[in-house]
Amino acid sequence: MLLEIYRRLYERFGPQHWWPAKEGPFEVMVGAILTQNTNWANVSRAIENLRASGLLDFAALEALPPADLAAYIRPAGYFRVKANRLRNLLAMIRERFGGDLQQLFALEPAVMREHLLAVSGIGPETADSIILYAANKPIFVVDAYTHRILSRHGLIDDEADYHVVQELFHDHLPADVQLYNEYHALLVRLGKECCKKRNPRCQECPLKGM
DNA sequence: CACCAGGCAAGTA
DNA sequence: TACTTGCATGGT
Repeated sequence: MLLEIYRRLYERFGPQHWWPAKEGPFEVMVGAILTQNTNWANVSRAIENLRASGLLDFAALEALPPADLAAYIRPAGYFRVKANRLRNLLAMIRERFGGDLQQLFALEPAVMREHLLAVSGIGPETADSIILYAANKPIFVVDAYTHRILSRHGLIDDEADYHVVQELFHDHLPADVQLYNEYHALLVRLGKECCKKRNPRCQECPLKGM
């Protein structure tokens, strides 16, 4: 079932090229926090601000005063909150891994997840986004779109929590990074394009009849 | 004008 | 434990 859904989404929308990571995993990790409850166009502006000043780099970002960081990421919204969250993450990586991102990314996904969740400002979705899109480990990312699409099509209960939904994917799909990457991106695409909040019955839904 | 966007933590009872 | 509220910009 889940593979069939993927097949239909891919056929309809094609590859989504999520997080090509111009600047590498560090940029992806930053983006994962900036995109919390925010559209990507705004996040993209914030990231370009950082890039333009050569701040997409662990040491450079760490050395930046919090108020300055907030100013750079302003377009992403919640900028004071997110500046703190980014700093919390950098502090964890500094304290636990000597500031070496690769040490964090080399851990088993479950262990990496615990370290990330211990950071104030990183919840399940942000942690999993970092693990999948920055560290390239097969963890499925569940977001608001995933939840809405699956519940609307009767595959999960409306109140199903994050872990239950994630297990559904882990149990019924091969643990493949590229598959998880593309699948999550396709679900977001479907949610924007068709399975919207105010559009309970999309006529041209690629999942029609499932 | 209202509503939405690739959440999360802190406050309240 | 179970709700509610704050955080904020920019597009539709």
